[in-house]
Amino acid sequence: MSAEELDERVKEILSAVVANYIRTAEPVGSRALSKVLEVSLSPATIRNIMADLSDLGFLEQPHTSAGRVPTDKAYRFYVDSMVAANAVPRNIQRMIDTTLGESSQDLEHLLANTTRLLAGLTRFTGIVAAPRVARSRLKMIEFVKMNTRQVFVVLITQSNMVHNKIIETSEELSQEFLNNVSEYLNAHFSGQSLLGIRARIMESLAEEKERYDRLLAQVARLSKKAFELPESSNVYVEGQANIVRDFADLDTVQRLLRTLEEKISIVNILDQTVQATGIQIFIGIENSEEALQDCSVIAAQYGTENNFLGAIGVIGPTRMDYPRVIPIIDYTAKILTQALRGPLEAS
Amino acid sequence: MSAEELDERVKEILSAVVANYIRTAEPVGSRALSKVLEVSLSPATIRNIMADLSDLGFLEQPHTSAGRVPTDKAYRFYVDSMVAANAVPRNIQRMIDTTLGESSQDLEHLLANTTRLLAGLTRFTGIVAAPRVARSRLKMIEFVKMNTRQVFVVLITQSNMVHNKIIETSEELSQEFLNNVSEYLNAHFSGQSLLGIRARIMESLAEEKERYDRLLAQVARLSKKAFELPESSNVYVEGQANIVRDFADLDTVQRLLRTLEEKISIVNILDQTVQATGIQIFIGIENSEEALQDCSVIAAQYGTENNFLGAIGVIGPTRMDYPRVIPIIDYTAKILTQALRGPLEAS
DNA sequence: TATTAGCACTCAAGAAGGGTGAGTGCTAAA
DNA sequence: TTTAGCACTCACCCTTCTTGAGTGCTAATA
Repeated sequence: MSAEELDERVKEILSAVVANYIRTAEPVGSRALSKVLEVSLSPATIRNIMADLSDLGFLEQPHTSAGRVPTDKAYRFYVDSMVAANAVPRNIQRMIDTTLGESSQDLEHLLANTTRLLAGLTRFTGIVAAPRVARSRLKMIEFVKMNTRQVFVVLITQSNMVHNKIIETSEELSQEFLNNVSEYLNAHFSGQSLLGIRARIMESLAEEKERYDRLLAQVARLSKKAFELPESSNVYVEGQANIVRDFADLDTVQRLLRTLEEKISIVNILDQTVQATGIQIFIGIENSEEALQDCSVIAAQYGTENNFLGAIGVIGPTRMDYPRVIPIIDYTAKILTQALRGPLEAS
Repeated sequence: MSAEELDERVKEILSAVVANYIRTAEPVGSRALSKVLEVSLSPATIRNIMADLSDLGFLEQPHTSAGRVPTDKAYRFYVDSMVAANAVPRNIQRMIDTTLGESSQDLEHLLANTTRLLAGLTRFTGIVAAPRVARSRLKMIEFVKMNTRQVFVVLITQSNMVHNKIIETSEELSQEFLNNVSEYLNAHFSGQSLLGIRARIMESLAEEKERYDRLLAQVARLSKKAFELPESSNVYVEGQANIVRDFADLDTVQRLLRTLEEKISIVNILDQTVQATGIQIFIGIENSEEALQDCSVIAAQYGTENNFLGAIGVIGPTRMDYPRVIPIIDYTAKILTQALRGPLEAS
């Protein structure tokens, strides 16, 4: 039996149990509930209904004589039945607006501040995945000669991510030559996705091999190295101390902290949000990452629909104030998208 | 009475207590000690000596009928009386060598890997402060026109730190003009400290104001913006999960995690190492940072004596295996210095 | 005089027992 | 279908008792 087929009154009780547990973190008993509930029902009736909900897998008892605790399934019902997203309080909106507005110049600071903001507002652990370099679009590339055998390359994406590295060359190249290469690449490839550009270059590299024009080959080789970019992206994490508060079990805390230190697994978590647009919620066992199966992850992507950049989110206990947290993530993602569109359109 | 004036036998007992406590994490009793000790003394004698050591503030009793626990003062004695630094085991040396060797291309990765390495080898929390941009020396600066009013500036320091930002200009500048500026700055200032350069530019800016040469004023303004660099430096932290293992008190764990999240306080911690060359050890209350007064910090700087770059270290409980950890930090700092000198001399 | 043996004392930690209260399931009455 | 009543369960808290590791002090010993 799925949640939809439940009787209206049963639903109301289930919601009340979840809401109560989120607030108090204590198992919810029938008597306490009968006081809180809109419709007046005796504890006995509520007990009967709660027994049914236990049978259906929505509630659990820590032990026989304790109240009931929601299961992941109950949270899922609760979240799905939230009528409309709560509005974000005005003052919190302002905090988000100003924090993201101030630092929009520099992507790194912008994302770091966003992470801190999420952690501060929700009191959980904030995570932000930076845009993947390889997947974003070229704004500008520039080569600078450092010394006889080294060339410094700077690559700026349309979301103002700066990527740079030093390339070793097999022979000395003049700055003039490098300028020509830059100019050529900018003229032909700006606005295109870096992945696409790399593919194009590999093609022409194959062609060049046959014709063997020494100069063109050099250009292709240089470009190839310049566009060899890391697949994985940077990750920001903030508010890990909150985990200690939210989880009593020390083993769980350690496992979570270790997972958060492995940036790669966070990227995986946030990558799930690529699937669908809008806010994504993973409750308990719905998380594929094993260490997170006692947690809920609320995430949203930023960037426009046809230009997905990265994702933001929070990690907290399944017993999380969803009606408060979800709108915050949602709104922050929107403002972050705007902040990134700003400088992008200016160019 | 300072530690030096102690009787030889008393010192031996004190060392044994500390070593035992480091190993077992249990208060050390007189009987257990009499079994471990080289010279054979009865528990009663040892009790007398331990009582003296308690009076002198080297040992403490959690409660009357428990064994003794070393105070910060005892750890300080223990560390100071460590004859010579233990050698780093061969296999660990190799791990350090290869880890730092592989990633020496890119400073960011190099430092991130160093942090992870420290955390992994010591099983404590590893911290690394990146070189301060403002305090390092210029290798190369380059201006690139982005669009009518924006100029992108890349600045590379001699330790291969790359710093970049976007500058808004009051009027449109040609790429040719920008090239000239780059060339001028590189020719005149390369090798000098960024702080010094900034000071020089401010001076000339003041002079220029009187003469009011429009072009020169533009150059000065541009350079001024280019050399406005962040005073604080990046910090890498890894292995925070280990704190949960090492400290039983949840409040302490939370306070520590929060302190580690405030990058600025870590910079302060590591800044203390600037004072003296070589390894620095702060035990318990010796730490100025309040949250760290239950911890020991072992740190060392990297970079050459006349070109101090940054610092590395670990944070752990005062009950830390000093003879094992200290040499690891020492050796890692040395290898890191080498790894940074490599590409520096190549240029 | 320094060391040791002996002894009474202390106290954390763990086990055992009992009371309390919040909660349950079941049954029978409304 | 709902409710009242009742017996039952069990975590939690409090107290009490025991155990054992460890101490300080004193007197005997080398």
